[in-house]
Amino acid sequence: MARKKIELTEGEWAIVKAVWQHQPCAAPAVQEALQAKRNWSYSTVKTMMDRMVAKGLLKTEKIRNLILYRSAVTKKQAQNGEIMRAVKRAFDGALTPMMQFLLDSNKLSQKQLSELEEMIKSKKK
Amino acid sequence: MARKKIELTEGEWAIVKAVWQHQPCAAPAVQEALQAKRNWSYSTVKTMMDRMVAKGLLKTEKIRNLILYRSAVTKKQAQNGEIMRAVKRAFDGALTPMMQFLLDSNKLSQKQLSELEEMIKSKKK
DNA sequence: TTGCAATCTCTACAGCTGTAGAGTAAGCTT
DNA sequence: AAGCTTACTCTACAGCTGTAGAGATTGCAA
Repeated sequence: MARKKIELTEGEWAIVKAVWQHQPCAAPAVQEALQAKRNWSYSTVKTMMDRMVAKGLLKTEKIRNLILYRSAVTKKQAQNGEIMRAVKRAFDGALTPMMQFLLDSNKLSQKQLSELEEMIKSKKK
Repeated sequence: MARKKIELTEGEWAIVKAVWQHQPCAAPAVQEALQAKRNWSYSTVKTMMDRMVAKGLLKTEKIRNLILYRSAVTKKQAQNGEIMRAVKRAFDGALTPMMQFLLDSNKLSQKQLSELEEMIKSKKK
């Protein structure tokens, strides 16, 4: 089930997030849901969504004259694709150096470090 | 020294990596260095590099009639930008969930986990 | 049945990215 | 000086992404 790599653009991320939250849903609902963050017009949203269908990122189902969308990719898949792209580009594909970079960047609090340590411990077992 | 966010495209990554390795260097050298991975023609490389100069990603120095390039961003900055973009898009900007995701993805070997644990330990102190 | 409201379809466009050919400039070799 | 080599400049183009207006459809309310 490891499909081909999934890489979303900025706009696609916005759309798919909204779809995950409301699916199955019609385009107007998505547009409305995004109203706050992106101020996209209906046409904009609909166009992007249809392009995403063409790419296999969303799928549709036609109920009478209404089109319902749902995501064709899981959040995990999308997250994985996003991380993998970053790791590949910036760390030649090696995860550990990336983790190390994060640790060294001092973006993690003492508490977060402890949490991580905990996670690793339970993971190792 | 935290400048505005740096986000490189795929092609820009390729270029800047080569520049980091050879700087200061002229465009032909970069093209040659990339010959193996990307099969770009000289024009392609040169065009990209000049666009990168316009964006402030590379800087130039003119020696007689030769143009020498060097990077205007450090590897760290670029890596940071790349990671931050991923985290922002896929994890709403939260680092720990991303780390957790990585841990849960089973992409790390037992050994790597131990390494990480070690790193965290020394970091915490 | 007439019109309004909700949706959808079509078309368009500009900016960015990848890609590159053709032509120009200038120094070096003979 | 003529020609070769090296590097540079200019111009172009197609595909993707963000963006959206204008018009067509269709079901429901009055």
